[in-house]
Amino acid sequence: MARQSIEDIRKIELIDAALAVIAEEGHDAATTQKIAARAGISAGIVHHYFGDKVSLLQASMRAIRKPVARAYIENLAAQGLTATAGRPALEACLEAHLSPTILTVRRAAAWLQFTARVAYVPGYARVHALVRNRQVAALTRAVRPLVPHQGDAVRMGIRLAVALDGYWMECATREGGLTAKEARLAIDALLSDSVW
Amino acid sequence: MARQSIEDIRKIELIDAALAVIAEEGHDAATTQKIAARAGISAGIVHHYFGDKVSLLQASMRAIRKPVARAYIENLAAQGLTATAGRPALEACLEAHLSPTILTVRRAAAWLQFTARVAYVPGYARVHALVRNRQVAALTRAVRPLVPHQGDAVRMGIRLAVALDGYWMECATREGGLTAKEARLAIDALLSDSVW
DNA sequence: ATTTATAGATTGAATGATCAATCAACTTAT
DNA sequence: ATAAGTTGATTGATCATTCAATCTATAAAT
Repeated sequence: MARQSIEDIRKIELIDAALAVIAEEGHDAATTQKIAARAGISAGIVHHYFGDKVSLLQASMRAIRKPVARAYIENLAAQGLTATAGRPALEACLEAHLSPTILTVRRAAAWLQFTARVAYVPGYARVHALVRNRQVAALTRAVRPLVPHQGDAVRMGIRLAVALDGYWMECATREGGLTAKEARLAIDALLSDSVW
Repeated sequence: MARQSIEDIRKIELIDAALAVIAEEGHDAATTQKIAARAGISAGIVHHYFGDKVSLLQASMRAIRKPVARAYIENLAAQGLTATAGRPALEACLEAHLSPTILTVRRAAAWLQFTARVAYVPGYARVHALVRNRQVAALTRAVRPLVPHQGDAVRMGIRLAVALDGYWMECATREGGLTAKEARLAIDALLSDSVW
């Protein structure tokens, strides 16, 4: 690992603090003052390194989803897979979204804060669209060999993405009310071939 | 219909204006000034009739869900049903949540604004919990005769509620990207008996 | 080795804008 | 004449952002 510059360290500290404050008190309460205080530094630093508040929060959005992408890759590697199509790849992708180490209340709560503002903050919309497109693409690719018609793959990819979003939101609003196992069962039902 | 008092009229005007502003510009931008201006009245009226801002917005939350409950009842009546259990009742409930006249971008967008703040605004949490409990109860009741074991009914009720929430959120964040028909297909897949 | 120069890092007060809520004054209807 | 409805200025608080000033670390120069 390359030595981190002060700038990299401060940015990470601010991102961590931003996510903590947003998850605990909500996006509305996440002022630059509060975020900086949480990170143990002055409020001016936010603008020194990020320029403005939205840029910090865009970086925070990416930080939320990074572990999902990493888990997907790790899950593939753990199975010795190189292919990103087929059942095992789909399994790896779903697990990356629902594993209890990834889908935490904190992460889900913070992500919901941003998702709700996508229609009103262009900066959030850009990051959200990027994440969503990659997610649907991965699911569609994985599912393609499993469905009879080409068009079905995209529809199923979106369907799975919506279901995953639903469980992320559920996790954010009802702590402990739902197990990862039940989420997996519900999503497996979606994959039931009775509807093709 | 009983004659409406001025108070009732003003309250409805403010609720409509609040939902319009929230859906169009987001909850953060929905100031009392802006809401009152949208309703064509003074800002002071909000506090005269609702006491504070949160109370107005709680009433707005209930107004969002009212048409869903009404549609459910109407759908039951249209089929000449009195029973709220079984396939036809389930059909009536799902349709009430997904019909294009009910699930509009505007309604879904406003609902998402409130849902995202449930963990941080106690007043919102109360209304949200009430709505959610009724929703899960209706789904569970409808599904009970269709599942082999008692416990499965509640699990399936929650599963359906999560799926419906997912499609409401999808509707709020991706206009036109998803048809009601596709949503119904996905939810029908959830009901596939292959998983019981 | 010590001093000096320079750039980067950090602070916190100041600015200007915005907000919910209050309230005294005014208008309308009964 | 009384009550209900309505207004909009005011208050006190909070916010993102700016900025001048201070601090720190590294490297060049002596």
